Amino acid sequence: MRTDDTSGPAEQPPSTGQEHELPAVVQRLWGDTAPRRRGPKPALSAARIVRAAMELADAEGLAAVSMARVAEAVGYTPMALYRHVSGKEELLILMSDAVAADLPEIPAGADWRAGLEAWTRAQIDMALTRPWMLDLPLSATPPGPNRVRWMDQAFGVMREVDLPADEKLAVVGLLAQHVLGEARVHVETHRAAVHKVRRDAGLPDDTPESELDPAAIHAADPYADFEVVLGRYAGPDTYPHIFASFASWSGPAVDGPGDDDIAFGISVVLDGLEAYLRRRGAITPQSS
Amino acid sequence: MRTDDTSGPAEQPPSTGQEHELPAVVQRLWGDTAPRRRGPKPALSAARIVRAAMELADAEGLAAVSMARVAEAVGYTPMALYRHVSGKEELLILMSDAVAADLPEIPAGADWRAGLEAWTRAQIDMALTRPWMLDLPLSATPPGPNRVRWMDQAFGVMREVDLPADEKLAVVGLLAQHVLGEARVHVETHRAAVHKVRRDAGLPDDTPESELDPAAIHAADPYADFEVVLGRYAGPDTYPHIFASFASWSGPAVDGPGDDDIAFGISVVLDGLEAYLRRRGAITPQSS
DNA sequence: CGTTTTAGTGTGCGCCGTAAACAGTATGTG
DNA sequence: CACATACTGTTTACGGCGCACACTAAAACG
Repeated sequence: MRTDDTSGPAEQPPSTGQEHELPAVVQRLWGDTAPRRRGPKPALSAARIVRAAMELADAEGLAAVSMARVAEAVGYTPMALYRHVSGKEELLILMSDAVAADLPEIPAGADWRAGLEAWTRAQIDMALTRPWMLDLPLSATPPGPNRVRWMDQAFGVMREVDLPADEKLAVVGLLAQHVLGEARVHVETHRAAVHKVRRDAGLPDDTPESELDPAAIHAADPYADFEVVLGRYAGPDTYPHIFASFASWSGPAVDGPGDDDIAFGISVVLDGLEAYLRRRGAITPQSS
Repeated sequence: MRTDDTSGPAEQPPSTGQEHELPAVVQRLWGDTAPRRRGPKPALSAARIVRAAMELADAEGLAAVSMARVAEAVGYTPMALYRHVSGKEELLILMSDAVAADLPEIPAGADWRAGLEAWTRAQIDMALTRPWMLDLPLSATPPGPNRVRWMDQAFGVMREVDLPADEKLAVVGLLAQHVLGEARVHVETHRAAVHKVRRDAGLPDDTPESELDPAAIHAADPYADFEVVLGRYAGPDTYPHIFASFASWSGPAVDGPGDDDIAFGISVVLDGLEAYLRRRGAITPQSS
């Protein structure tokens, strides 16, 4: 994280045409690379490195993505990576944009609400397919071309919503935020279940999930743990309201929830957004 | 030691003391420690370790919390910590509960909506005060006494909402999820601003924020970066809808947003929840 | 051609989390 | 009382991490 090229005050020589030189990460993100003039042709490339890193993350999780492992995967020395990527942080940033390469298909005739729902679900699905996405420390991540494409798609869905650009941005931001939250809850619940199954089976913590009984994972209920813990350590005097609420509870409803907790969150947020849009006069009253 | 008791339903034999031994982390979380009978009195304690770790995180961020640094802070060898905490993971789990020690005050007369809003805001404020909270890898974290206290408070606020316990749990979960998302956005925006100021000033990346110009940080506008990047690399042909929306945009509204983006998210979610509660007949029509 | 720029390698440093063997101390029990 | 036992904190060491730095080899320019 040293690597700050300039010694002294960061002053760019005002030499060439483009003033203001964007940060190197941003340039790399947008494929803005100066053409090479001398030296051996590069055999490696940032794209290949990123692809290898993603395959590693898919297979073994983000923790397995170390510079050494990635280098091994592409068949080079660890230090070779640094010719194409400024460091691990940049590699992760490139991954976080590359993961958003595929745009979802959204039905052409969808109105704003159906469109945004499809958009949100697609993004949640993507996160569940590549859970390591949620482990990326995405702080201070500049926007890359793929993420912006998703944004553009959302703006397209809201084509007929009469709202200033910055408010549309806030709407998209809120949905994106919900996506991450929802996905995180699911992924973490799943991980907890896997963890528990491993523990119960007495297997080491690095046993890959593929060697575990899927049925057992599915059956591992985090709420049951919660109840056990409360039962052991707490009582109505310590947590009166929780106990009161659960005392008058007849058990889970007959219609199993299944994936519907995702639907719950989305519908609440969209209902809230609809109220907001109506209040702002951004949609016609009969819309949706 | 852990028979694989998958056979048979989860039935609690009404037998003697504790069967079923909860995981050590959970026991430690709830202060369930067997009394010591022999050996020297411990000079260290898990509580002291956790406190030191939190002070370190407050001062220098979660990345500064290493076993060595924490040990140094409490004045012991790194390995001494392992007598009180099973490893770093457990330390982080203890921190994540300890951080929720202080309950917010919620006005007594508040109805469900005002109450939940206060609850949510308090939690967002807490996260902004201790941003490292969001860096905790909270996967598979069992609930601790402090977090459950927050939950109980939320259940208390919803005292008069007529909803089954599991649905109330879903409501609390949705709000908690929103809290994390909202806080994360703010913290990351802030970090990006700090990062940018440091870069522009040519300072090394590990310069503490306290040595930076607060005004410059406040002025660093992430949206401006966004516009610059789009202006440089993209055009109406690549992202038609975004450009269309921003083309017919008159600039930010006069009434500055200030902290109101927090209000936006909360109001949307609460509006959505209100619609949900009404649909379920959980609140009286004139309520709120 | 020599010069210069670049791609990938080899070595090594300082940090990390933690396993294992150990010394010292308080509490059992005879 | 002495001794066994259980417990705390230390020492030492290991493998892994990200990455700085000095190097060799290769391609393109003058």
